[in-house]
This record gives sequence, C-alpha cells and structure tokens, in this order.
Amino acid sequence: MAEDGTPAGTAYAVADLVGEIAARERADAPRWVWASTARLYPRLLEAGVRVARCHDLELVENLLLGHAGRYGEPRSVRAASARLRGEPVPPDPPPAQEASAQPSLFGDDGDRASPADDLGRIVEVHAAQQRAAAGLDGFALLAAAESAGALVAAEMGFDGLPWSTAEHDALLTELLGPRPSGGLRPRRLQDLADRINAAFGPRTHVNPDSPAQILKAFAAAGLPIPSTRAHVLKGVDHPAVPLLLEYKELARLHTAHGWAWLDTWVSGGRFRPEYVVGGVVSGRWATNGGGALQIPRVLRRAVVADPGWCLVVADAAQLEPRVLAALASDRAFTDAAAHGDLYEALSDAFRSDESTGGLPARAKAKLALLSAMYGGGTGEAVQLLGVLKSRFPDAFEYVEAAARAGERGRLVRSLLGRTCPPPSAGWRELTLAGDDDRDAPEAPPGGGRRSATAAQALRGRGRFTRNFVVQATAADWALALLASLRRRLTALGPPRLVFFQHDEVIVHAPAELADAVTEAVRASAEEARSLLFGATPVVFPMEIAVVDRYADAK
DNA sequence: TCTTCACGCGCC
DNA sequence: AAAGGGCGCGTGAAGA
Repeated sequence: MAEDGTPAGTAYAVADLVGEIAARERADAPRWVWASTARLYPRLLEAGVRVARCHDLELVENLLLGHAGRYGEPRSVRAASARLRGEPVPPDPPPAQEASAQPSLFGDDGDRASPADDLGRIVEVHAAQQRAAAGLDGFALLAAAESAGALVAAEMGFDGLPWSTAEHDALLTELLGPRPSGGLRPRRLQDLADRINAAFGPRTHVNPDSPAQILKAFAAAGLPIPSTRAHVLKGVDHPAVPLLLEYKELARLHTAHGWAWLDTWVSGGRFRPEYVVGGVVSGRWATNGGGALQIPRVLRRAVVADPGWCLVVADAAQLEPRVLAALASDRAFTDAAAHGDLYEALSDAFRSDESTGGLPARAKAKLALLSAMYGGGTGEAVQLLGVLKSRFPDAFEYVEAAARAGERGRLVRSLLGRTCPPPSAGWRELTLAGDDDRDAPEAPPGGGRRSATAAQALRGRGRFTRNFVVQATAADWALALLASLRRRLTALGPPRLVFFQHDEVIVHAPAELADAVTEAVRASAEEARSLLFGATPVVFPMEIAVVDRYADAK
C-alpha cells in the first residue's frame, strides 16, 4: 500500500505487482506501507527494484508495544489488528514458517485471507500506529528511522561487503598453515597443541579446546585457577601459558572465521550477512549467521574495494559519551563535547588528581566516563567517578537517575522513545520491586535485609537501564545517520552502503566519488545531530578514511 | 542421539 | 564496600 497518492485502502488489481511498484516508485516515490521489509523487500531487490521510503508495520508495532511496556507481544499485522478490535491475538508465526511460506507481498499471511482482508488490516493498523506515534514525542522520527534502517539492512544483505577470498586465504595460511583436509587441525594449531601437552608432562593429556581439561591440568600441576580466561592465564607462571594463549587466539580465528566461514558466507566476492533490525533491545542491530558484527580486526585486510572503486570508512568518534553530554545538557560537559577530542577536553578535571596512580589524565577521563555509562567502577574508577560527579553533576545524575529507575522496576527510554523491556516476574519477586513508588530500594518493606542475590539482581537491572539510555540514544542517532546517508547516496547514484556496525559505516563507491561520499557522511552526521538534539553545542565528528582495504582505515 | 547450557572470545 | 553494558558464535560437556 502506498501512503500517499492512491487513496488509502483502495484496492486495485495488477498483473505484475513488482512492475507496478517500480512504476509507482518512479512516478511519485510514495512511502510504501507494508508488513515486513525483511520478508518483502529482498524480492523487490532481486527484481532490481529499490524504494525510497517505507513504513514497516511490524517494526513499528514492536516499538509501540515496547513503549507501552508490552515488550515481546505478537507484532504481526494480524495480531495488531486483533488487538485493535478486541479479538483474540494470534501468536506470531515462527521464523522457520515465515521462511517457507510464500507471503503475499504486503500482508503478513496470504494463504488464508483474501488480499482485500490483508489490505484492510494494513490500513487499519497503519492508521492506529500513526495516531499512537503522533502522541509520543520523537516517535514518528523513530518509526521512520527504524523503517529506513530496514531498507538499508535488506540492501546491504543483498549487495554484500566486498570480500577478497584470496586475501582471506592468504592470511589464514600465514597464521595457521595450509588449509587442512578433513576435520584435522591446521598444522600450526596441531603444533601448539602438541607443545602444550609436552609442557604439562608425559602423563597428562589435554585437549586445549576444553576449558575443563585445562583447569584439571593446571590443578594437577599445583596451580589451581578459577577459569581459563586469557587474563587469568596471563597471571600464571607455567610454560604452557604462552602456548595456550597463542593457541586460543589462533583457534578462535580458525573456528569462527576460518576456511569453513569463507566457504559458507562469501560468494561472488561478497560477504552477505543477514542484518536483523531491532534485533537488540537497545536498537542496535543484530545479525543472523556470519557474525558480521564481530569481524576480527585482523580480517579487515580481506575487505577490499573493487578495481576503480574505494571504501569510505567512517566512524563516529566517542559517540556514547557525546550522546550522554547532549542528553544531559550538562553545561561543563557539553562545552567539552563541543569540539575535538572529548576525553582530552575532560582531562583537566582529572589531571590534578595525583592519588590514582600513573594513568594519564585522558585515560582517567575515559575510564570515568565508561564506568558511569556501564555501571562499572572498581578500584581506581570509584575515585574517578567521584571526580565526574563533582565536575559534571548533570551528566552524572542523568545516568544515576536511569539506574535508580531500573532498580525500582521502572522503564527507561531512548531520546526518541525506544523503551527497555520490563523486568521479569522473577526479578520483581526477588527484589520486592512491585511497588514502583517506594523510594528506598536498599530498605525493603518487611524489615529484613535483602538477600545478596536480590541485591545483585537490583544492581544488574540498574546497570542495564543506566547503559540503556545512552546506548539506545546512540542507536537512535546512528539510525538517523543511516537514513540520511542512504538518501544522499541514492542521489549520487552508484555508491552503496555495505557495512554498518553500531557507530561505523562503510560505503563502497567509485573512486572519483570519494569526496562526494565523504561530504555526504559529514552532512548526514550533522543532520542526525540536529534531528535528535536540535541546537545542542555537542558535535558528533566522523573519522573518515578513503581506502582500498578496510585494514588501512585506522 | 539430540538439545541445552556454560564458557570464552570476537566486535561495539 | 563493591559494583562491568549489549550482542553472536563454536566448542565441549551435561542433561533429556
């Protein structure tokens, strides 16, 4: 359904739906209203059709449900319609079923309903969503940005990230040895495994892939350790330790991003992951398969532009603390965030403090900020948080308030209204947090001290909501950037968004358009800033590199 | 045998 | 006083 042009809900039959959509798009580029971009848009892309704008009913329904504290309820058009009519709400079809069924292009379930029924529900649900969004500050922008993100995600999955199989294979061979046949370990890994066994003595046999066996072997050697995490191993004096550390690093590369990964995920010189918009409650994207958001740095040399093309790699510098500055409107903090290196600008506040060891002032500022946003703070960070609190009280209070809200079982939201899930029933029971109005969480009604488990649950929820307001607003900003950049790139023609990872984008573009793309990225960052924060003095600088290969960007 | 879990590590 | 957010993935080990 097109949002404008044809009167809403007027059904007319067409012989060639994809062709009709292409024609309408060329004629007046409406905002297409459909059930699910993820299910429907790939079919248009296959047919060579791209659209400028859409309204994704399921994604928006999900945002609205979350805002209402009904996170996780069915989001299909059918379910949304049933809610409006007060009818029983059907569960969402499982993803597997979605994949195997051939859905109608616009509706969410074409096999039982007539197209007219589908259309009726779409019109009804769309109208209800628009009414709901109009009453919520920022929500219309959020809905548009989420929908635009869905278009970007489908397009990036379709276009793929330029990937050199030869470079990838060469890297693996350098680090691991030649590709082994069968399920054998690569030579270098087998070599390390043998030496690890030798280091533990003739009577011990360990599989270095088994944490349990490693723990036993260290215990037998008189060196009990709590886990086999790398930072724990680093503190142990034993000849097997350096070998194990090297083994773990290489084994990780082999299992997660080795030849099997290459065979599975790269074809035709492109890595094509499936991005999942709205896959993370904070608004960050997730991916299905391929681990697109966890590509190890060492593999970035395999991301190579086509001949005559370049990669414009852009990331938002220090995005989350800048978001906090703009959210909190902390005078001293926004001044620091008004230009250049935020941590450096904050350093003065931490420089005079000699009692916290040898960390440079910039590192102290960074540690304090991260602790405030993540809810961390052990040892040195406790003291640095104190500095933050006294020098930047509003910024400090902003995240503290979010943490308190979380501990009381309340919901917190991003700037545009993306809302965290409510705590589980188990959490409420454990923490006696059913009473949202009580104001002293550490002194529960009923007298006795709260159990250690309950205290831990409270703190965990506080950390979550503390981080949520910043991470989710950063995701708001990134989505706005993406939507703006997509529009600008369309105007340029060939350049394509090929990668997006929380605060970083890669555009694949003809070399002669590198400057134009760079300018488009800067303009998009600026547009995202003013869309979210209006006239804030906080800047969101982009670090942009034009390179042939991703590895050369930093 | 299949499923689920904990672990450990990659990215932001 | 202590307090570390969000994910995906492959592995070995335990449970059904």
